[in-house]
Amino acid sequence: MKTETLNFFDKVYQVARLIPYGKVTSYGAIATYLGAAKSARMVGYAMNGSGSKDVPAHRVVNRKGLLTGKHYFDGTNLMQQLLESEGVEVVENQIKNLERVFWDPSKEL
DNA sequence: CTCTTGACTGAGG
DNA sequence: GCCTCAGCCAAGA
Repeated sequence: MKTETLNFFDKVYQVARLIPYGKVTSYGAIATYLGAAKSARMVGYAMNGSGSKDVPAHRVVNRKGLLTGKHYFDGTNLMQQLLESEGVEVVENQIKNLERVFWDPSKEL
């Protein structure tokens, strides 16, 4: 038994775990790597279940480097704290030097 | 089955 | 550079 949609979610978790320390990526980058560039929203949607997974969702942001999902962690600055703890500069929920810490799975893998 | 919402992105003004 | 609109796919009511 196999569900393609479920497989997509699973792939998202796999890629998210592959994100190196001190690096971040975008939903679209993951979606594109999975061959579903138009399903970037699904990546974020999949992250909804990341709470029960070992997925470093704090390393996944939108293409602007904005921590859109910080509200889903605890509603405070936990997500930002985690990123800063890895050496990523974050100000006002937005990542600084995004180009420097950006990690593209379709290029790195 | 239909409608709404959503951790997105690209294009246009 | 910022704001708005449309497209995209999946899940919940």
